[in-house]
Amino acid sequence: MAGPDLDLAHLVPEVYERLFARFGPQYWWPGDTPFEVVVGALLTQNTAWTNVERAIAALSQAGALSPEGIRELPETELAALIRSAGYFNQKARRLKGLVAFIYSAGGLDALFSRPISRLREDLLGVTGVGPETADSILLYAAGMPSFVIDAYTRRVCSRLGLCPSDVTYDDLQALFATHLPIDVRLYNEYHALFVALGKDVCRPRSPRCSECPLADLCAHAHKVIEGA
DNA sequence: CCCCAGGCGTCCA
DNA sequence: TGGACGCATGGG
Repeated sequence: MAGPDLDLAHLVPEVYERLFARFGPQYWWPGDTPFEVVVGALLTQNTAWTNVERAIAALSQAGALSPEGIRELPETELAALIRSAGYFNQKARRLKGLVAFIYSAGGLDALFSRPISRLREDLLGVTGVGPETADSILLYAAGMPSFVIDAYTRRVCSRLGLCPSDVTYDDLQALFATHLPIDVRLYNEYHALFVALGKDVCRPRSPRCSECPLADLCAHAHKVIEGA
């Protein structure tokens, strides 16, 4: 159990301040259109972003970076265009399904006019859209305050002692929802800063802890955990 | 050669 | 409810 010194209500904003001081604003996920962000959210599942960029460029080049473009493209051709993003057969099918869902909702604007909790449930009903993809769409495409949890967030938070390494998505998300003000810009930057830290110093195999702005918090957490 | 990357659905106990 | 597995390319 967390010791009295591991004050989450204090630590959650503190971590943000430190990461922001170190890495600055990230201005993350500046897709040209909300639809492009939606496509990117699906394509980036378990995939390096550089590979997703190639796929999006190929779609754009083919004039298919729009709901009607995706809809009119045969699935095998779509798969070929997004080949670089990996799992291309699966993602082509799921992208088709997601676009069909957008059409059935009357377009992205109509879809995004739904209340956030309803919209999240509706997105989760689409095959291939799990919690992270749904929250990425909500936050980065629809501009709604839904905190995104990803592998970087889990790794950093578990090393900090904020959560167990096998924490569920909903539990970790609840930690941020509970200890932060509801603010789209803050959620946007915070998630991006976790990624920046995870790519830079908080690496899977060889973390460079001496360069980590959270090193003292991390060391303290490990001491508390060991003493428990 | 290895591991890793902004997951998700399915299957099975 | 939760753990194993398939999906697949590109970079370090």
